[in-house]
Amino acid sequence: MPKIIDVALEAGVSIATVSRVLNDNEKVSPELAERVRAAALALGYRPNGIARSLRRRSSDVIALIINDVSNPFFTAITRGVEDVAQRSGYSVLLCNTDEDPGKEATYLRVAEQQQVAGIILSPNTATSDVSRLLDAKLPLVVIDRILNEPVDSVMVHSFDGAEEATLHLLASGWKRPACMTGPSGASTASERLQGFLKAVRQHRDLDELYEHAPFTQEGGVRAAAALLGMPHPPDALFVANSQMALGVLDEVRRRGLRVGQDVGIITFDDAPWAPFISPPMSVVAQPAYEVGRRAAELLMERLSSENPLAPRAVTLSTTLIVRESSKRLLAS
Amino acid sequence: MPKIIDVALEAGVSIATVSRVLNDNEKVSPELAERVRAAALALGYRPNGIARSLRRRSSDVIALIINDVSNPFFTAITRGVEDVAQRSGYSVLLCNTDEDPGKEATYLRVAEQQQVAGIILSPNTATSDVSRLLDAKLPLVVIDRILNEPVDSVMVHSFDGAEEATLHLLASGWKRPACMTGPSGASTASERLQGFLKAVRQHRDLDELYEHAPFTQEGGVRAAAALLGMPHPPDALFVANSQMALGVLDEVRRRGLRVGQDVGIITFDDAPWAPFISPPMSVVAQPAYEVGRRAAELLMERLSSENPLAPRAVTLSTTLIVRESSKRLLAS
DNA sequence: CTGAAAGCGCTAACAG
DNA sequence: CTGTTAGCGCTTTCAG
Repeated sequence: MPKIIDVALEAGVSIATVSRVLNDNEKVSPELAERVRAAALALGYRPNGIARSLRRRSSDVIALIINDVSNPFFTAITRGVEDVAQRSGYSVLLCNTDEDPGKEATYLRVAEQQQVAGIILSPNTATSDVSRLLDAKLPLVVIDRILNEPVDSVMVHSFDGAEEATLHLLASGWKRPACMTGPSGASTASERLQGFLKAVRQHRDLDELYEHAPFTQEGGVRAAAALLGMPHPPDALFVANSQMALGVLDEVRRRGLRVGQDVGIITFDDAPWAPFISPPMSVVAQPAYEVGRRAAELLMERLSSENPLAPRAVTLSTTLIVRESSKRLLAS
Repeated sequence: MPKIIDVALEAGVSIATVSRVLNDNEKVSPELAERVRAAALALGYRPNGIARSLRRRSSDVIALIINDVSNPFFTAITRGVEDVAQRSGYSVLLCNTDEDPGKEATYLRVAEQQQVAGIILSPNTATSDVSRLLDAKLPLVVIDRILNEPVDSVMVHSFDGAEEATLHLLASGWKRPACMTGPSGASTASERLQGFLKAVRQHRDLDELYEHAPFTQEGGVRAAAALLGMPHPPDALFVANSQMALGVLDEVRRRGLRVGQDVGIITFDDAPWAPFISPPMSVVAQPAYEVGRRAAELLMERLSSENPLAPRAVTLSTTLIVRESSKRLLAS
């Protein structure tokens, strides 16, 4: 691999000049610049990003740390982040924590050590440790889940979406709704539960039925099994994410229940498959792409601003999309 | 941020000793080691990975470059890669090219410049340019799609899977199958088409119906519209990936066609939603997790071996999973 | 406008 | 076993 000195020799200039034309920030005479460019091309020179980062103490790479790559919600966020990052000349490195605090810590460390320019993080829990990043003044924006630190954030109104969904279930004629939500450490899980409970409490004589489980398909079957196996089971389910919903469908089918007749279902997140299952799934859609886009924009602003900005918080709204699974068909 | 010299001062030793205990490769007296560890802890010292990489000329990070994060096939691969990489102490940086050759080139460059230890790449086309990586002797393993270079690879028998699926369609009583496949530059797309054609040619008087389109939901609707809009349309569809299948479902529904009666469908990739749509989707399952696992294993071997290894190629088999969408119900 | 030189923080010979 | 020292490849003062 040719290094900067090789280019300098080839072009008959100093390495400082090569560096200048390659970063085109300072004034270099056109002819010298041309010679340098020709030399670089001829040698197939590529700047060593590591050396550059070491010297500059930062790179043009940002890290996006998410909880689950296989969740369409997060992949949509990823697209949003990538689109704006790319436009600003940044590459995004995606890190998947798999809801594992250990992996989260590892990736946070890797990101710090690799001197990324900034981080967009979907924290495992509100107490995930980002103190080192804060100490290092590393630009950070938190998404999806609340973090107990004063940092930029872009969230979604989970509480309102959950309340709306539950009210919709009740308005559709279901009499005994239950909530299946994620692990209690995740703010999204608890907000969705609280929104559900608020709706339930607006009606008299309703039991407060709910179950916590991992935000996965497997978590969905477990929670559904627990709820549907009760002596007096619910007749409608508000599910906190689309992966769990797939598990619920599995369990519901295993028990021979018919969605729309024996049980009503509505879930958070408008997955690509939602319109195609039987019956089509009613959902609370989150503006996932937008979450990613806004987060990346906040980060870019922070990266290009000299003075420290005060933390900003943006919260987006959900959209209720009623399809069939939440409607109540009277059995014939 | 404290640096190695700070730790050395605090512990009253030289920076070399600090480096040694932190990398615990050489012999250091237990008491000194203990003093160093204590000092590092007290100062909250974190090694600067960039400086280390610059010096070592390599890092403990590998890059996984895939075509589409929102495709469950690739996310399953990702899990496989992560599991084995983590076990060997490597972090994996995921890069999403979105089927865009420009993004692919960018990420290849970033990976090279960031001095990743190795790369697992799902190339856009067989002619993606990896010459720089080869020149730099950067360990590379290619997955999913063929690349015209002698490198490690782990592939899936797309051809056989496609033939088997098509034969199944024919055996189920469908009379006029068509193939919807990806862009012709992708080897998976052409292999699946060829497998389909081989099956078709085993029967007399069958037209060779097929359509190329992007490997996306949108691509699926376009190809389905083209095929189903023909004067003499096909009565069965072999779809080359699960994202396209969602688009097909959309278009089929729009035309008021009933899957299983008016049209039979089978698709590559066993997406999580496949069992839950209506009717349940028959698929050719790919061992995606395994692809990732094997690829990472090949890479790890190459990373830990001094001498250059000859390129190895592993090819895994698909599994036909017959559900309902491919069965032919005679209209009542 | 251009070059010389000083490091960025760390590892790896090489001595002792 | 431990310390000294020379860079890894690049950017950035500081002179000229």
